[in-house]
Amino acid sequence: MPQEPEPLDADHLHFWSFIDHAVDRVSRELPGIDPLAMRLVLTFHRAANMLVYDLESAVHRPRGWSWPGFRVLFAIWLSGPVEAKKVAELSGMSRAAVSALVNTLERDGLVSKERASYDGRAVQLGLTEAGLHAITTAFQAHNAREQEWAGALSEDEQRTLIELLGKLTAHSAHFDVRHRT
Amino acid sequence: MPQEPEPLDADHLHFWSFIDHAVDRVSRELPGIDPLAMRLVLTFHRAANMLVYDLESAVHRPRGWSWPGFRVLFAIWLSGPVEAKKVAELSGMSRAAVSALVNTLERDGLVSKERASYDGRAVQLGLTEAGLHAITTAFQAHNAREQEWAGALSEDEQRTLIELLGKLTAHSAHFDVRHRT
DNA sequence: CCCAATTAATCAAAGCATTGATTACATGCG
DNA sequence: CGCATGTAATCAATGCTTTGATTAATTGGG
Repeated sequence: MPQEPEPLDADHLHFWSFIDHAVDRVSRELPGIDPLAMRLVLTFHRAANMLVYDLESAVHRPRGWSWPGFRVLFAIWLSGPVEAKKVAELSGMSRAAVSALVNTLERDGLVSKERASYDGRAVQLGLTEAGLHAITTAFQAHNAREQEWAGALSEDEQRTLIELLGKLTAHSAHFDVRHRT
Repeated sequence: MPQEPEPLDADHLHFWSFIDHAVDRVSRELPGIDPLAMRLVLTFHRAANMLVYDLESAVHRPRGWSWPGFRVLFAIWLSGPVEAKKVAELSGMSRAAVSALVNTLERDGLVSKERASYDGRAVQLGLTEAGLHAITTAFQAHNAREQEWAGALSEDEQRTLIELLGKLTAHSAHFDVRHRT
């Protein structure tokens, strides 16, 4: 049988102790596991999930938008008028995702879309008046929430964290990391 | 008009310089912005996106599964037989998400589901033989990829990063962070 | 004992994401 | 010039996730 029933044991587990339990047990049971790398990714992923959920539900959904939509507006704001392809590159999304998001943003009157004069395939994206107002207003609320999160760390710790995350992303170029096309 | 057209300017922007450009310009244009908090969240979110995309496309999709499915299997493996509610808590997902994922995992023969004898509402989840094999095999591939990522940092740096991320999530309890129910 | 309130799970509708195919346009070699 | 190749955007199918409503079972106060 695949498992011994031990429901009472599971009751002692909770959100905060799960990572400890997982690292202990897996590194005892499976060969070739690096417990530190395991703990790093579990901790990282959990923190990222919490941050994304919080910003999404505390800042963006109450305004009737989404963080992905905000990211597209943000990229256009800082680089527009701009081609959809570049928005995808800057925001780290796929072209199809940008295309879908721009449809809803255009429907809501925040983004203007027109074919490029110099290339019949390309689409030029820009903000409308409403879009400009939306992104500047939303950004300030977004950053206020970012400041709450950053308040967990001293300035030095924040710089250290940024530096370590930068090393992580820079290193990924060395082992043919998969990336969106 | 909302924007000055400056398409040539945008051409100089790319994935790696976008954060610098964004922080510079936004902190000059908007009042009350904390540039360090902004840079921290942008860097964090970008790194998390790259990690998630890479593990998903390099490890899980080639096996015909997803990282969310893997997370559910992982939680059941370490705590099962277990109620769906606890799986949601341990994996940081909503109950509805667990319910949907368990349906596909059960359809694929990896998870067994039965009503709890002691509570007619609850569902007990366990791994099948195939599920146990799937999670142990997939976990080793997953951890091998985690080791690639962690290889960007020394052991001390990895511990520092884990500690800083831990501070971030621990602090979030102090400002009524939104969390899944 | 009974009914109101709570709780576990699921369903329904909507949004965002993926990959792979398709359409339309641009480019350049022969 | 003309056609093969490449590129930008979109579409189609599928999957994960959310919120809010619904169903079913348990619990507890009067």
